[in-house]
Amino acid sequence: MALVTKAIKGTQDLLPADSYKNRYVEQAMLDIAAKFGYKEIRTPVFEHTELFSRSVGDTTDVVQKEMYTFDDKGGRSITLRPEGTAGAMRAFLEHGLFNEPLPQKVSYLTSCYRYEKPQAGRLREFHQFGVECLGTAAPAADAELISLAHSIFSFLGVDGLQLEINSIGCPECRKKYHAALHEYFESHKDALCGTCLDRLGRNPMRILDCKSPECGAIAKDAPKVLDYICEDCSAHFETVKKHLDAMNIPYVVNPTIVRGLDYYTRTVFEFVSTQIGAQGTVCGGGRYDGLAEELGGAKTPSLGFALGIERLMMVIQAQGASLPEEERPDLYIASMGDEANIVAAKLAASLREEGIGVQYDVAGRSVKAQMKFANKLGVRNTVVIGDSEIESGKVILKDMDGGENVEMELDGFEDSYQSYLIQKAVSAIADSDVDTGSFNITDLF
RNA sequence: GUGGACAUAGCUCAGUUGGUUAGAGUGCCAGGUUGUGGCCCUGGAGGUCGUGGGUUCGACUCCCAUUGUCCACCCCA
Repeated sequence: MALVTKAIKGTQDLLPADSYKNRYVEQAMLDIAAKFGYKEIRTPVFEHTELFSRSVGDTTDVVQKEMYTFDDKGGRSITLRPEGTAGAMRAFLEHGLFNEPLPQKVSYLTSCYRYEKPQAGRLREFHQFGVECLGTAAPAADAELISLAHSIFSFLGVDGLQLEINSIGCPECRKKYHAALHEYFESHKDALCGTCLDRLGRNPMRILDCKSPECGAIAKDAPKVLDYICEDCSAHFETVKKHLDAMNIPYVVNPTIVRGLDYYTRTVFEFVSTQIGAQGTVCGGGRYDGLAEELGGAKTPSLGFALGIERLMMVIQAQGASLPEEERPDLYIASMGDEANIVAAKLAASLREEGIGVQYDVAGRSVKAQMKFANKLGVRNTVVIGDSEIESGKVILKDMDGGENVEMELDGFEDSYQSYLIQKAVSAIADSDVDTGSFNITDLF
């Protein structure tokens, strides 16, 4: 078929066969974050361009070449959000949430847009789950934030992610470090690759994780950030690590991790996978103590992380981590004949009001075709209604998984069917091996 | 933005040194006697061979361009 258009480059459709998985994962993340005190915030997909150029940083790749920016009909420069932190911070400042008890903890699930060349784990429209903890400078908050991400991964059964942490210091210590780095690499200028020569001017820290062996060799002896951060930053980092140790969260200190967004200060971290290709960072974040002021607000030390939904789903897929099965419809009502068709519709309507998932024939097919269809839907039970059932007032409830069939009165079928479901559920619980020894209280909720 | 690989039914793929009506499996729809799923059998629908040029008597096959996909660089979630 020659379609008029297809989905835009770098965008994806999430089809019915898969959407329930995302829904489950997303709901789990919001729920876990809620237990840490995070409440959902929703901000617009687009913002004034200035918000991002100020917060993410004018010189970053994201702002310089990856933003979807356009003028609206009123002549305003608008940008589709490339990340979630800026909007959350803007809303926090604009609505005076700093007058609420601090820290304010917010979570969000959003689509983000970056004009990049698509590859594995990199899309032009992608989705992030993010949290921001606004208004605390204490290192305990850094560790708690990291532990939230850790909890999410372990709840979802994702393992094999490596947590890498680093401190890039405050603006003062970073300035000193940049100067030292610059001086060091300047003296090895001749041996650096082309991209690193470019990086030398813009962001010398980037040279540290260059893939070329020559640059890597030079970088090995380069000054280390952790030797340059001030006493306060260093003490902060030490406390963060102590908290992580106490919570049994494994990590490695990776002095080369650098966030590419300007607003980061002090603690930065990534959860990295080696199973999903070159774009292995599933979750990245850190502290951004200067962002509020950069946007014209009062000093509000804060921190947060963003987690790439598509990348997380890739890891789950790669590991074969088990997610719950999709919920099956309860009942399919097959019918034949004008009168029975109407009875089926009526019955479905009242069962649905009771919260039961019911489907019936809306395609005018034969009973056999309806049964086949019901089978493909994966329904638990079917019932066939025709002239003889209407005449006799009795129907046979068929268990599609091979269980016993049950005869029921057509009159009052709704009630009989409900008690049938309850009975089944009760005996299923009775038959199951519930290990009361390792009973988990959270199973109750 | 740079580089590499690829592009044939909804999906996964065949298609022989360019040769006449382009195939399979799977999925979809319908049948296999009167009203009942899964297995099996039969039939049907579905492709301007990504698009546009070129070479040739003739192109799915060769050449060029273009678009898209995948992968990597870069960057990031």
